[in-house]
Amino acid sequence: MNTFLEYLNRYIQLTKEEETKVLSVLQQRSYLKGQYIQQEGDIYRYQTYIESGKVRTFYLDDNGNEHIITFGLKHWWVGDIGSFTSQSPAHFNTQCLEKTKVIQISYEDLEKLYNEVPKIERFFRLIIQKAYAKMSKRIVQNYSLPARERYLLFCEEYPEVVQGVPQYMIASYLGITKEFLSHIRSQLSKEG
Amino acid sequence: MNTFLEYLNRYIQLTKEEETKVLSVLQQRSYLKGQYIQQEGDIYRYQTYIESGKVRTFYLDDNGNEHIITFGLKHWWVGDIGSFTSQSPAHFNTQCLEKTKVIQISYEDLEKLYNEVPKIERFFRLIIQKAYAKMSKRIVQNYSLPARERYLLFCEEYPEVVQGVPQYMIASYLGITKEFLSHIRSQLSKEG
DNA sequence: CGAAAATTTGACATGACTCAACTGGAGTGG
DNA sequence: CCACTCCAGTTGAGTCATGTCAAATTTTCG
Repeated sequence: MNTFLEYLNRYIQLTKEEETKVLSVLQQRSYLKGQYIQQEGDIYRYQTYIESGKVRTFYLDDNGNEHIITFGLKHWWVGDIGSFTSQSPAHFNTQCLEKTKVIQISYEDLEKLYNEVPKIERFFRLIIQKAYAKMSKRIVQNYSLPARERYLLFCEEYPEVVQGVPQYMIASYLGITKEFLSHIRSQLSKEG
Repeated sequence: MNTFLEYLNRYIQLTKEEETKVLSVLQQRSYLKGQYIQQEGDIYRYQTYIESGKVRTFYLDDNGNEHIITFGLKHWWVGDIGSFTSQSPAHFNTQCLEKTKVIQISYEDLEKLYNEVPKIERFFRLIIQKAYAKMSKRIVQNYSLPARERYLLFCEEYPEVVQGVPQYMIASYLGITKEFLSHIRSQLSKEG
């Protein structure tokens, strides 16, 4: 929990009193590989922060194909923001890719916290701004680069993911099929 | 300006005093068709709200091709959030597609306002959450649907844009070439 | 009207997908 | 320790979606 406060402190300065209030609403929880933090159709009741581990957020299209929206690593917040904000059923699934420890704040607690500690409002504004900027960048990359380049960029940017998760998931994140990613990789290795 | 306060009121409730503070930092400005609100390389010094008109935010890749990140309509906030937040040079351009009236708040004023009127922090948190959810949805659609379906969805969702802006921009937004969009459209019209 | 910009059209090229067969571990159980 | 299955990854052939290029046509607007 203390590391969580340190993390908060990178964005906002809390008084002791405020820290206590924040701590009082945090819930710690652990998941095993394969377990779901939230599933499609659920209402996302928690904002979820990853203390350790690795998750993916994906969605299933009408043909049953998985599309990975994002991976979640240490220090990231994950979930379906749309569902959480409006407290309506989620379209996305969030699943652990390995043993994962999270910290959660429930919707009700967070609303209360926003009122009692307005700096928390600032904190989440900053976090979402960052996430938004990252997602814009991803859209840009997907539109302006062919699959091969997107894969290379991904390898640079997320080496922990590349070596920690099955390739078909990386393909899904990149928006291509697993077979095509395999072709790309074999071509890359031929080139040395 | 009053319509702006009404708009704010949809998200937060301000006292008269707070309203006055907010009003004191708003700057109104008008642009003609084709003018740039911000350009690549600039530091985005303002959060920009569209009172009326239509804009596009786009970026140029290494080959000089335009990629439209998003269109901006009435009531939208536009710009390069990454640049604004970190006050670093922007990668994106924001250009008016017709006569456009905006309301702007400078970076410095906004920082001050966040402190004086913490509800504004809440307001922007809510706005960005919405924008983030919208962008996630777009990523999902781009990955799971072929160009033709994306175009049909776009027509449903943004009819004002479809009839108000050149087609090559819509193609760019959809991530396809203008020629291919033209093919899609001619095929659609053949089908009735 | 005339010029520039936007759109259409068509031939051809290619990136990416589908499908099916194959390879190669990593269990699991006898 | 082998036989078996299961899952991820590979490979290749054929196909489809989309891109490229160049020319023709239409629209826009001064």
